[in-house]
Amino acid sequence: MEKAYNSKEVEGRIYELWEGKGLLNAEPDAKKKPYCIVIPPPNITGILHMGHALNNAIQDILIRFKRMQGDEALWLPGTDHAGIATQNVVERKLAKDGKKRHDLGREKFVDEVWRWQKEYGGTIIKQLRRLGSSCDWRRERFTMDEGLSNAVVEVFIRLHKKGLIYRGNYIINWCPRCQTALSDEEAQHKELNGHLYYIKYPIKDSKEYITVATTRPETMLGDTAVAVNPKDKRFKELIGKTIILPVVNRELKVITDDLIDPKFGTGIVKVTPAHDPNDFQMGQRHGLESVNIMNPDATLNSNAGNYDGMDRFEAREALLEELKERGLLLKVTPHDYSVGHCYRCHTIVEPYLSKQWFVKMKPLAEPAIAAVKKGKIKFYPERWTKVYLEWMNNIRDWCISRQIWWGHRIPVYYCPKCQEASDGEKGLVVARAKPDKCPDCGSGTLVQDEDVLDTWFSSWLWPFSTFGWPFESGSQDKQKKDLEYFYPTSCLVTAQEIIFFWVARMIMAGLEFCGDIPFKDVYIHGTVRDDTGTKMSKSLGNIIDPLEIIDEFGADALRFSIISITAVGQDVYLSKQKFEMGRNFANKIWNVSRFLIMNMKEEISADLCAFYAKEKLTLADRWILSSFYRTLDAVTKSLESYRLNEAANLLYEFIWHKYCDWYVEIAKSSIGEYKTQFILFKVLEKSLRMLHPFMPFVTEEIWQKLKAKEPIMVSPWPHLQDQMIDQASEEAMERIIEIVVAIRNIRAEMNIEKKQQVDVVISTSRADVVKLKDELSIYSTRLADVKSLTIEKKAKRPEMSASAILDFCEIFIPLEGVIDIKQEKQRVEKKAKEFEGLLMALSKKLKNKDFLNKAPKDIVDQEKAKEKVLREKLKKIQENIKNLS
RNA sequence: GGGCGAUUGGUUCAGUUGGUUAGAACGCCACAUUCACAUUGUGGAGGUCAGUGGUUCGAGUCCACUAUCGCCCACCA
Repeated sequence: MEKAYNSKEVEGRIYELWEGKGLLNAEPDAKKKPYCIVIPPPNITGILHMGHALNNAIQDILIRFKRMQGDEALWLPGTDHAGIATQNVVERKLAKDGKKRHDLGREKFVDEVWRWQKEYGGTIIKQLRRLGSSCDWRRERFTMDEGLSNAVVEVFIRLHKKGLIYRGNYIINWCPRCQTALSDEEAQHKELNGHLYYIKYPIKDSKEYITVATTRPETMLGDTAVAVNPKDKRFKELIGKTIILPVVNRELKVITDDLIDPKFGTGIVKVTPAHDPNDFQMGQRHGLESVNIMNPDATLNSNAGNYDGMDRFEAREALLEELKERGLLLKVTPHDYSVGHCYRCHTIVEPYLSKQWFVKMKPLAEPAIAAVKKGKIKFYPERWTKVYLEWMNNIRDWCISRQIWWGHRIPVYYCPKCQEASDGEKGLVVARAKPDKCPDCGSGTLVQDEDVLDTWFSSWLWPFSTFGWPFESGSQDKQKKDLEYFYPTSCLVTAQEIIFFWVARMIMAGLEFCGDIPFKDVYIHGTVRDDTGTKMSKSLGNIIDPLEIIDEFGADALRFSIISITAVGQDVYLSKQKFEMGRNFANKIWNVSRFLIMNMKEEISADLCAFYAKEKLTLADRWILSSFYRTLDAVTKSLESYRLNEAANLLYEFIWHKYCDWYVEIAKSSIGEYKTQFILFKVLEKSLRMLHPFMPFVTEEIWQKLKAKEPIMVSPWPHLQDQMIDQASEEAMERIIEIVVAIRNIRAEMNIEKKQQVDVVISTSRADVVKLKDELSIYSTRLADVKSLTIEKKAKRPEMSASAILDFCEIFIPLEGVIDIKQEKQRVEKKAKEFEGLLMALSKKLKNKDFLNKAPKDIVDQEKAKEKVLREKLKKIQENIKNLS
């Protein structure tokens, strides 16, 4: 074995071993409990970043843990076609050759995207393997696969039949760069430092004018009314008058609407039904005309008169200039407002009137709200429940049509003639395939809707579409059985950013189409940030590349480090340096295993429980076993409640600071004996199993060297053995550790060289401590370079000795001639001061009558006992000081 | 405008239902290398738990307010 753990040499080989043996695969097994996680499908455009690393490390830990616990654990992988994002990437690629997608035409462009998908779409999936992800790769799915596309169509048809899908003209969020509609969730609001422009609108047949305030002055070109609050007395006179829209000279009515806040701006609002959602609603209520002044690329159109062809922001400046010249711009004040930005390209989106497809969400939301309220689905951390419910209670209809080419084509066919004749009412067929004829006019040539569906319209079906849903009734399909076995899935692990996009919608879809929740638990983890707290993103260049970290520190180090520093649901602040911890830990385990392998004389196969019952074990043996089982219990509980960082830290503490630091050091004095090797081996072997979900590679590699049987990956999670939890041994061992540390402390502070062994005298009043003499003698020789050890009740203090006072004993190291009296006196006096301070606080507490009367008796007793011990310690320490002078 | 999270030694963070002398990792200081591991070992220094007020016998922990930072939602023309 190499002296240091070499992750590079190990990881690829071990992953092949798992995959080669088919250990990653899961199949329904009636004898086992199902456990299933469907991966949040990464975008095919994605490359692995730390967010993925965290997300997948969590999933893999849960899957491996459950697999070892004996569940049939399926982790189902796949990717998302990411409509807009992928189309953008391929368009950018084309642009390098000076081409646009329209140059290729729809069919060729989509072919091009498929080619891109085949070449690069699997990148992230390959990278997931490097993390050690134990997915069942046979089941890998892609949202544009035939089966999943079929599910999309099925769902569209079902919802349409139910009246939950409709088409209509509404204000939607329009990205002028991507040239498509977006859902409300896809428009990300950001605060901008803008201005409020006060513009004068003349009153017809009068010298007077009114003033409106707006943040987007260019939209005035589409104004078709002005509005005031009906209760606003200031403008009573105004009602019924006609206003002249400057620049375009359109006549505007004055309407009244409750929506208007009299306190904002001037209390008079310009109404632009085609470019503002509120104004659109007012337009509907008051039968106003909608004047669209914009082209899809956000340049103004012919309705904008002289501004035709100008970009929206240029037009804003130019129009303001014109207004200023005409003396109609009254004033400009700074005004912060929030504006939607495209979540894919960050362009400012435009509220835009267009004909789109929508899903009516309220009826779908109701059961999904109930499922969470009833506790059928639980969020971890719990606080997300409120966020979810808040959104669901205020849910709005979902705009699902996208004016792009890459995605699931909307399964709707039109008869152009009938459509035109009926204003869109007739000549529309929702169908799996193109019908031969128009059902309304009976003539041929139907055309399919040009649009595709929102990417999330396939994502929300992911927990069951990946299993081949829908099935024909009575189907005996294997996939149907898989779905029945694994659905509802067990846990969804994801980031907070997509609770609305994805989690909420999956719950609605699961209940609607499968009649059951899609998952029982939702574990929401934090966002990965750099060490200054900025979200990691490629454009900011503050990325820590997980693959680089794997190359440098190893996948286990990456996993363990990121998990142990990630408190449940909190954001993670990462720096490269933090991965050293995981690497060092892997190396520690590697070396302690190497030590054992080097010393083991024979193979160990006997059962620990039998051995425990039969053999006479040392105190250290009983202690390490007891500690192990306590740790096992705590780690199991932590994992079951998603406190992964806690589990990781428990393992670190046990393996490094109990097993390696103490047990192995003690065991060295009897390393030749079978009994010692047996316990060393058993504890290590079980610890490796417990650690395996966190550090799969190093534990598997050691396991293969330790015992040649089945891989650790499919070995059972250790069973708790209550009979080995041994409180007395743990306490006794703690006493010994305290004594050893105290001796080491004296040695270090008195600068006693390691070579120089010392005699130790321990005085105690406790019989149980005296009984530890044999163990103490053996252990302290190795652990604290003690030559001889005396331990007695009321042992006599040797002359000229350094001392330490513990709760239960006094320790003396006679150092006649070696000891620097002054130094020792200083050292002890410092201690005395510390004790005095503590004692003062305690005494005060115990003099407090309220405390004595009101606090529970056991607490009072505890404090009294503490005070007594402290008082004795102080007395002894003062005696020691006196003795030194 | 509403909501959520954070504020604990130099740094990054734990601290589950209020009761131990508030823990860890990294960093720092000192010492140690024929010992499985210098990706190591041993010892040590370092904190009025953001502030104010309250509840309580007792508050890092519960409540209120304040401050700073961050995030999410919202029809702020």
